[in-house]
Amino acid sequence: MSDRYNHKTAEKKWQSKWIDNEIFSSEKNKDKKKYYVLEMFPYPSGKIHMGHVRNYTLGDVVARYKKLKGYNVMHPMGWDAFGLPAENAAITEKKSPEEWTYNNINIMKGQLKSMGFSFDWKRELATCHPEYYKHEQEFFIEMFKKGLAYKKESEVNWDPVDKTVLANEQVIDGRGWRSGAEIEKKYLSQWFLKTSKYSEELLSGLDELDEWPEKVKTMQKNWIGKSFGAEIDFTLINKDTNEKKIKIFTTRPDTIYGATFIAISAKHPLSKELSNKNNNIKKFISKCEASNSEKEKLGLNTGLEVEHPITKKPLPVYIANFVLMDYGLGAIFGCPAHDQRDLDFANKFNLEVIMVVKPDDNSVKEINTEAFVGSGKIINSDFLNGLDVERAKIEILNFLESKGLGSKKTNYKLRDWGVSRQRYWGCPIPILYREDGEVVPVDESDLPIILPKNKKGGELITSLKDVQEWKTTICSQTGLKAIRETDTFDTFFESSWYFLRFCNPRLNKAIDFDEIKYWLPVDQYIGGIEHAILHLLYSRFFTKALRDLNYIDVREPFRGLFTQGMVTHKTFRNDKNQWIEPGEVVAKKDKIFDSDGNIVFAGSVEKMSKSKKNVIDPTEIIELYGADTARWFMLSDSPPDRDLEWSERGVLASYKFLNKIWDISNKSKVYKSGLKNIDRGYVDKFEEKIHEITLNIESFHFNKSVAKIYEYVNLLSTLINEKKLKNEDVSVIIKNLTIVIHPFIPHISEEIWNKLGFEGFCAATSWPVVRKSFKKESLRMPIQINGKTRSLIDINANEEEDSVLQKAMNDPKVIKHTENKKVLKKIFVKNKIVNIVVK
RNA sequence: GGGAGUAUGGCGGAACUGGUAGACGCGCCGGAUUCAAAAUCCGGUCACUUCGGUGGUGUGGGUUCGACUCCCUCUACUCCUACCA
Repeated sequence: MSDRYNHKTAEKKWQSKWIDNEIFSSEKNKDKKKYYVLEMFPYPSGKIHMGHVRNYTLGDVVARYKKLKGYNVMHPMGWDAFGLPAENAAITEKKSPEEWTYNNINIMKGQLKSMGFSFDWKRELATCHPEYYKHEQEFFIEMFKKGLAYKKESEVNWDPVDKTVLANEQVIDGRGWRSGAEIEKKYLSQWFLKTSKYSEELLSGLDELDEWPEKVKTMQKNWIGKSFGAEIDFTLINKDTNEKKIKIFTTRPDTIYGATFIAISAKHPLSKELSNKNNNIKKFISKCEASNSEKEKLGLNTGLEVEHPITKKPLPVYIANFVLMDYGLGAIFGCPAHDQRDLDFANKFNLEVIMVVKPDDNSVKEINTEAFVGSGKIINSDFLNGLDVERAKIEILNFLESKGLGSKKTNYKLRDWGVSRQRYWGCPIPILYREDGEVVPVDESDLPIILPKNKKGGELITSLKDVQEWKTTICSQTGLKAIRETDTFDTFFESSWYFLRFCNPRLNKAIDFDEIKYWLPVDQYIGGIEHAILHLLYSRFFTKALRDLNYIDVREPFRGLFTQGMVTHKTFRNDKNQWIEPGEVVAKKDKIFDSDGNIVFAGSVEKMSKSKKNVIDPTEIIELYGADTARWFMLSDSPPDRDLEWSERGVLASYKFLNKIWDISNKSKVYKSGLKNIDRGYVDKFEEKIHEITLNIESFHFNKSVAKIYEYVNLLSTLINEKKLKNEDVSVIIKNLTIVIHPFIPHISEEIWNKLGFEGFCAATSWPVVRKSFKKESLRMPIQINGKTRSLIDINANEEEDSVLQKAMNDPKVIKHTENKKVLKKIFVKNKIVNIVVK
């Protein structure tokens, strides 16, 4: 009897052998079919969590499988290394963000290696490295020159106690996370990228992404938010303002006869103009800007009036907090009868409500507190009367355009991307503020602009603003004095092009055009659904922008996208309602207790999180059971796109299965068949299973592949015990098994491969080739009576209707259910089913 | 408020374009092995049943020879998004 499988030695051994033999380095040969597998790179927080393990295990199955299928595979890994936690750690742990980050990278790299992922570590990159971020400074300058980057006033979260700008995630319930002070809105001039210029292309491009989940495409579609409507001018009656008219945007021009007021945003130019003349208005505007209770409708009558463009009736002009400056034109006409917000507003300020759409079923006769937003026929609207809503929209638009009162307009919700962050640990924005007042990009020959390092023992840098010697400089073009931009990029900037950089991460230029032409698009991108909108949209935008700057020739970065579910675990609480770690929980009889013997209650299943104390550390699992066990568990049972509940029992089951495979591979060496009559059909059964395993890998149903592998092993085990296979067949069956388990549990597979004396590496062999259709000579056909299965009969494959029906009607069970009844109909579907309808 | 999704045994989940519902795994029950246990192996496991059957995929209905699958209704849960005119 051979010894037990030792995961500790085997896993370490194969991990280093794969690296030493460069098994996972992609080939230079550009004639070979490529496959680019990418998982979303991690933030180097210090240790990997189960979410990473799941994400990278899924990617590793794809990468190893595609390699076995003969593709030239690229499977890189890197670090999304700029970001806030490093700055927080700098304060709490007194380490510089740089030191902290690189130290974490080191630790996590070791953890990832211990999982045996097939990453090509030679392509590793960290976005906080100047050799990475210097290139995005160049991109930014090119974008600036092309008019894709610009500056405008924008709101930030200001912590008045810490005197710092906070990121959105640092604001909890309107208060600063550290100081607890109430956060104020403050306006700063910040950098933006013109994502809105690409709204239409980002939207229409979704149509070609047929390997993306519909869910994600819908989310992006809603985010881009295309809507059709009209811009209509309302002329001011009082002429003493600079603005002579108010232009509004609406998607319901058909309701224009129901307009009873105009509302403009507090940030509308007219509001600003008025606030300079009128103190009340000024006060009201600051009230709007300060208020966080956003549901309450605030409004102020400006005293101005506009003329209704058709009826010429005067309408009051309000400043209202619910009108957004960022969307449309920052001004609307209020039609209270057919818009709930307008109605709430009108009721509060006693404005007129005119119903102009009547539902066809007359279910709504008057409007009180509920606006009617459905479809119907237009009323009270002169020449529009009697038309349905859609028709009326067209008629009124034609009318307004012919009179020069308005025009058709397509609008998008998508806004420009604000990339400025008032932080230290990020990529410096390469802009100079010159003493002559000019704002100019840094000359490209002066790049990179490197972050100033924290000096040992010196004060920690928390903002570039404080580093005098860094920010004061000379403009190399003019010799004038200048101050550097002290904001850094949003970290989504780095992750928007790392998939391009992987194609040649050490190149001195930003982009290797030819390598990218070969490798892009990413064939399979895998990550969490939480990035469905921002990261994926920014990456798509970046790809299009870089294409327009002639860096690359790629339209869409990610051909296939897969979003995996979360890793969850049961939670526990004690009678004081405190969370208890699962490791501390002990079951006694039907009750559970903590380690001190206090009673514990099982809570709901939740995403693993520190605050709920239901986190399982992957490194402990690897230590105890090995990486393969963790991988196998991750892939069993739960479909990859659904949540996976971590369970100790499941882990043990995986562990058991590995040992079973080990044992069966040992048996094969001593297997001797004594049987003379060997059924060759058994071999077919194994090939059929391989075929199913393959299909399920291709369609990302790894849980089903796992189930089929169990069936394969169970069948093999049974036939070996019953000595029903030929010796040479057993050898092939086990060889194939070793290969098909390889993408899932590569270490044990490689160990078995080696032990059985097969050539080279299992990781580098080829996937078994099997027939795609399996002809059966006979099959068991269900016979239904009135749609209920009553009997099963054996028939030949492709047996014709007459003969099958004859067999069916002679079947005792069928006779029993049909005698004394009238046969109305016989349904026959070849090789599938017979259904006899009786009465 | 808007949008998307999910619902199948004690549990996780299978069921290809409508054709034997519950594959596979966990758990549980019984047995073998053992001085005993662990491990391992074998058998059973949707419910009810008068052992002939009957019912059963969140609810109620429809289409069909036949529905987990298609259509409509309602319910519950999850996620995203939100004053987007």
